[in-house]
Amino acid sequence: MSVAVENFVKAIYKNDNNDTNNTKPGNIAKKLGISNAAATDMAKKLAVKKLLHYKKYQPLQLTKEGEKMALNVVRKHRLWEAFLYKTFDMSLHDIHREAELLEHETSDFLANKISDYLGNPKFDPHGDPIPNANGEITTTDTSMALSETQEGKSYVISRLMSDDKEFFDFCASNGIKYGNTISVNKQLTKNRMTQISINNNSILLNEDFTNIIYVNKTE
Amino acid sequence: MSVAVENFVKAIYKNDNNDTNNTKPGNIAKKLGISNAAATDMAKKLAVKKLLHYKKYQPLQLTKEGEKMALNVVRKHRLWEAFLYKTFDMSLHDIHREAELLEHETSDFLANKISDYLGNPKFDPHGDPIPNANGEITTTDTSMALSETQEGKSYVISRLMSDDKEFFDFCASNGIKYGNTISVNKQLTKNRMTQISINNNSILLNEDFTNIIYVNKTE
DNA sequence: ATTAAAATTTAAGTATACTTAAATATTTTT
DNA sequence: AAAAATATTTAAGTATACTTAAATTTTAAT
Repeated sequence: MSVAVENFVKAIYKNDNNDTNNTKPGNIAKKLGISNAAATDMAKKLAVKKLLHYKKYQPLQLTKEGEKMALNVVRKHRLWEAFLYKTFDMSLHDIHREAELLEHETSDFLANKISDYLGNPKFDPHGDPIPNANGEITTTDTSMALSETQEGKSYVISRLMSDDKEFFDFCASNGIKYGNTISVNKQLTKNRMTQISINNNSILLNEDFTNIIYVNKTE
Repeated sequence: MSVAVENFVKAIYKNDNNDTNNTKPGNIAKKLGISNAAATDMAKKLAVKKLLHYKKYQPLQLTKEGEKMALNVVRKHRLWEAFLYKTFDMSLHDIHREAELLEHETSDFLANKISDYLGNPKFDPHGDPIPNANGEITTTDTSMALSETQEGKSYVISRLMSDDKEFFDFCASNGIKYGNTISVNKQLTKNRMTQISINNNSILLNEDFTNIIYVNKTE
């Protein structure tokens, strides 16, 4: 299947995970940087190919087959990220940018080689789960957004849900990294901001960031 | 530039190296598995883009810019081959097949990372030279085809010029590998065959193989 | 030097993946 | 509940990269 098709089903899969009813043609078009008309067009074509269910004016829903394709692309993306991060010590943003291209030109054979080489990891360097060769995500996610955490408690960063270079640059220069521990000092509910401590530095984060930084309670 | 364009200039570059006057649209079409008409079509378009010189019924000739593009793709191809061979211990045919896809989706940035990681190698696992980041091939080739060698002498295998799975499988199961030493026992000139010894085994090769196995004299 | 064979080119047409503009339906606001 | 705003769909059109079929040119054979 083509790059355009792979990106289309991937976009639906990801938008669906974030927020249901977020998979209308317009949402997907925005994500992919194409016109709404192009998204509707593609949706109709993929419905014929049984990759998704299409009903006028309704959100797009992947079929089993469509989801399988999306998970296969996501698997390759996250394996590449993990591999490039480990092997070449590239930044979170750089690995994302390269994986975005490589994911479409990677055979299942090579994906499995990469996975074996890495010891079949369950998470990529952003903390996103890596589907296995059958497209299954077996790990249960107990993490919460930083915006949902309690004052005075400590948490371990488990996921950085973003594609954005500025965000990753900010994270890199502030020690916000998968596996690191942070303390929540204040939840400024009214202003939707959170004050945290990390590496003895105090940082104030607004909701743009506290909604995409996921953490787990410390044991 | 698109995958089709990259493959087109690469095909001209490679055919030109093998045999001049081997770059007519028909030759390129055959190599790429497209119709002659499609090749002519593409040639005209790329002439407008100043990637090659096109004159009706004449061989296609890359411009400086076209050659630069070809060398950049070749560089990425051979770097991937070297990298996959080393990292995942894949066969000569497998690395070629994967590199054929990855070469088009690899940034210059990543190519340089791979090159550095490998210690900026000058040859890939087939013995093909790897152009540097400026598209230069600095190594001088003193090798000759196995068909040109002298009876009774020993040689070191320096290059396996093929894309063919059957050939690589044959090589793998007979110890014919970049860097290995072979002795030439007999040149059966009349039948265009060569009898060699490798690892204490005697093998008879016909010209299909002796023309694509390149060797260097032993010091 | 003709003729036959082969290759190249031209012409017309197709599929994919888009675009913009207009029409239609849905959602939100008042 | 009607009007306004927004989103979706339809329609028409474009660029890329092909295809087959026919016309033309070149190359090879006699």
